[in-house]
Amino acid sequence: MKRASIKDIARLANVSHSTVSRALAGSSLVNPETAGKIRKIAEQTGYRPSAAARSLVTSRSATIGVVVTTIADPFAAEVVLGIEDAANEHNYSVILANSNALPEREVKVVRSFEERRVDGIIVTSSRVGATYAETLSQTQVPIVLLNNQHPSEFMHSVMIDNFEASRELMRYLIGLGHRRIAYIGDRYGYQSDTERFGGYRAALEGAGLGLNKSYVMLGDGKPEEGGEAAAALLELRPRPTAIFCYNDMTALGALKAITERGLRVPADISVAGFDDLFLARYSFPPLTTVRQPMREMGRLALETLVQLCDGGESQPFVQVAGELIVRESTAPPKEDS
Amino acid sequence: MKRASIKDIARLANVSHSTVSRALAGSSLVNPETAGKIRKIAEQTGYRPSAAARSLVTSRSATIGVVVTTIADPFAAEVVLGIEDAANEHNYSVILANSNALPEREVKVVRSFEERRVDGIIVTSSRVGATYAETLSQTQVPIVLLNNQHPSEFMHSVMIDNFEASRELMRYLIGLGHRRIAYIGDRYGYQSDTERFGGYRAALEGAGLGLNKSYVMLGDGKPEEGGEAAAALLELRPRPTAIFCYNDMTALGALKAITERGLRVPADISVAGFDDLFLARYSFPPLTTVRQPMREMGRLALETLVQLCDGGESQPFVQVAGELIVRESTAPPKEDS
DNA sequence: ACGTCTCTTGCACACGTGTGCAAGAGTCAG
DNA sequence: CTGACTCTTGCACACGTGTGCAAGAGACGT
Repeated sequence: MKRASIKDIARLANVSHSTVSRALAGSSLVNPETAGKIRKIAEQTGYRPSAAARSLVTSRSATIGVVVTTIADPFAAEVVLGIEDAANEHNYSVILANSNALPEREVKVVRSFEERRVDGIIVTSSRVGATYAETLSQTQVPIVLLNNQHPSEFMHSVMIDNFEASRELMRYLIGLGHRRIAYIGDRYGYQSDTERFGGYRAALEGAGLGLNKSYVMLGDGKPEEGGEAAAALLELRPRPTAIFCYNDMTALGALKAITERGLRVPADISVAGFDDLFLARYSFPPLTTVRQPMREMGRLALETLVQLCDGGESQPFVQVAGELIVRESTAPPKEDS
Repeated sequence: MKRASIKDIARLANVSHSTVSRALAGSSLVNPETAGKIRKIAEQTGYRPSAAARSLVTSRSATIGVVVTTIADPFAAEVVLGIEDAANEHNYSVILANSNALPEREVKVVRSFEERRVDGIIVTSSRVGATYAETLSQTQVPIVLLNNQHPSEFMHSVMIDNFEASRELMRYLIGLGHRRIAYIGDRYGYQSDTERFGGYRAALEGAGLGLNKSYVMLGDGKPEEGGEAAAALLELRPRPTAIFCYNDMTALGALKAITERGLRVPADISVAGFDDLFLARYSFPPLTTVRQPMREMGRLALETLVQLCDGGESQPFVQVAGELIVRESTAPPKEDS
């Protein structure tokens, strides 16, 4: 059996379909009594308005597209949760797409979003390469970037204050007495990495410590290479007394590599991360890190987007603050070092 | 500037809109030469067909709805990744919704899916309460449940063979020499928990060991309560020599609680989980667990769904096998115990 | 009685796409 | 030359909803 349409209800109520449309929309143009009758019939029939038909005439879909590199990344998942929660409150639906960092996949995603006439797009933690950015900009819907590289003038963005958060974490480490602090960054040159490295460097200089280039390593943001980088750092003499990792995943690998080599964290060497993923509380030892308010950032991105969709202007560059979370992976350096 | 429609292209090509429609659909009814011209114009205009208009007439949306309790759950995230990947191959889009286990949210989600005329629905790891199940069943689209409680006759489902996987893990522990094995389950009575407990019990009996009820604890599937349950188990005399946790999250909490109390895993006590979440490799020590092929299960659920959408019949009950993953959280029990 | 104003309703069109049917042009056999 | 057939195209309608406009009904003041 087919779904009931507005016409079926009209027939049952002995009115025209226009009246039904108005009644269900709560228009004041329709007699309260007939409106009540119509609503009752709609209820009984289990009527559901067709979003497609509606969007065809209103040219709004009440839908937003969200593209992430992969939803299996805990950071992306938390952000998407925040987005979807907020979208739900505004009666928007979210279409989720994984780009897997594949260019061909990215263009397919944008194409799909265009066909679906999404009202807006949120791009999370993508590198947004040159061609991708161009493709995106050609679509006429508002776009909000979240923690992306290269925020450009035509797109809005929500970001954490990487520089300041990074510097705060570094100050904490330096305050503990550390003088030889290593940094494991990201070789793909994300803007977030660049900024965090900037904070690292600024803090060192602020404390009168020079930048030792051999203490700077690059990984890929995942545990595996984080571990390899940490292992390499352990071979250096003098050995760094603390390692600041670009993100928690990298730190996770570092912790594992260090522990496997028989050293203890933080007794022999301190480790800090960035993100405060859920698992940071359950690593061994629990990880000192910088908390990014991921859900709130997702929510913020969506709020910005709906504001844009409603034709309103919005702050083009929203920045949120990180929060230093001290756990047990950091401590003052050993006496003898 | 508005998006180009099929009519705009028709005007530019001096043909009717029907011809354009056919040409772009690759129909053999249209002259190859004109088809080429039309396609070229469509390309230049950056034409994108309106999914809404199309779905209005074809009454198919090429869209599926996926509802999870929360995408922040790593299990759900992996499953959704598998679903979306497969959906992409079939040119379906996925609408993601978090129910947060709130009944009012669930009915809102289903309502939204109905309005969007999704072609099918996948429900992941939900309890699917009685009223929810009823609501779902009334919607006329095919539904596939993934690791859900109470798979019922009118819905298809994809599940892991919990019983067999659980028994295999238990046999492994027993084979190591363990005789006092505790179980931390889930107090909400998920079917998966019931089945895993069934495997636990069957393995004990198969080895001639009785079920010691004081060794069976209940948590909520999250680390916090897993830790509390483990702490309570440590107080028992004789103390269990191994703990089998309902899922990895619970095991994570158990590991933490045990380590904090100065005991070592696996030297003093063994711990095993279930799921093989990403973080199981990076816990301390790395966790012995049962791997669920989460992405494949997601993919399988989607394949089943599209088969159903295409009117074909499909196996109503798909079951996949788990795989025992032995890491470093399990070892033979201490000599003196 | 008449004009005006308010309240309520229906008509008709628009949105963008797909498709059955007919019709025109061209081809070919008889 | 005629009829049948193929190839290609356009007409017209359908899908389900929203909305400007007109029109009818009733109330009210003059």
